Amino acid sequence: MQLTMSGEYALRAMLYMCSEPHGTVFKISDIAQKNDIPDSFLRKLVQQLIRADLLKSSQGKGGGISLKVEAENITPLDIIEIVEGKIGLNKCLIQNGFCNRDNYCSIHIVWEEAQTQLKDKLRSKSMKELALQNSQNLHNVNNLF
Amino acid sequence: MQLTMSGEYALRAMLYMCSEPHGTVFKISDIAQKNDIPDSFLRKLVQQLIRADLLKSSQGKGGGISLKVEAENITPLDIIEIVEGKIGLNKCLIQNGFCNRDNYCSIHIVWEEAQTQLKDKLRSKSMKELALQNSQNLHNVNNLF
DNA sequence: TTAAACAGGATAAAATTACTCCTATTTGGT
DNA sequence: ACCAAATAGGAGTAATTTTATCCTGTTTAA
Repeated sequence: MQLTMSGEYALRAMLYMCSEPHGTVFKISDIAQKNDIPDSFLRKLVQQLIRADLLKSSQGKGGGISLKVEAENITPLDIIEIVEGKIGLNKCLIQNGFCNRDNYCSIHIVWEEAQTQLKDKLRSKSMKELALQNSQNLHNVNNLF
Repeated sequence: MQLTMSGEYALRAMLYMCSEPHGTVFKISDIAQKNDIPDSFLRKLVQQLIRADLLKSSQGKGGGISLKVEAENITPLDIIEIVEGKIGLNKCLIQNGFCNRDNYCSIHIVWEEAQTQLKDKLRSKSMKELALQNSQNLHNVNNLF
């Protein structure tokens, strides 16, 4: 019942990219280094984010990756579901027929509500908002010393 | 980001026990059979529930297991956390120092809120309530035919 | 032509999950 | 005393998932 490293890394990378103006081009190795993400692992995650049309890339010298969608229109939920698959708190919520109790199971409903609530929370703020808040927090922390 | 079979099985078993009057003694093999749970696996889960003082057991012929705590005072969250460990949606919420961004990370807060909300939902109904609702649902389903 | 960048497939190591098995130990009944 | 029925608990194992790494392309600017 926990975010995997894929989700963690993807969020870090995307938050980093969403902190810069739209259109900025990043090198994967740079993002990896600045966010403590294994380089080759991040490449795989980036591939998924590109296939999902959240990022775009250009190859060759001077190439790199950049946001395809505006940061205002990306949520943590989007990112997580791309690299980890759709959120499903309980198997019976995604695998139809997993459990023959679906019809009457009172716990099923609890999971359904919990999941709706979780997904709502994870899309309640855009990556842009989160990136802005992040730099503001960072600014405050630095000014303490 | 999903309940494991341990959690699933433990919930099934407990819901089954909470449907009967307090004090009822059950055989593990019976619970396993009636709820599609591998017998030897359930034994391990029961051991954990006993150590956590949710169940008690008596050995020997005529022995078995029974609720130690009243079903009104047990929540799904209790059960899940016993067999799966404390819920931690993100590593940084349980492993202090996992990520050096804690101070300022805006996503950390999202996870914190999401987790609080999830835990609240998972303890919003007692196993007694859920068991009652279950038998009522079952009754309705049967009466359709 | 070369060096810098991403693309993608295969594979491997580590961790976790989902079990099983075997040997106690306890207890009621004969 | 003995047996059968029940849980106790440790060890081990198979399957799956996670967390990567590596290697061989392909693209492109200079």
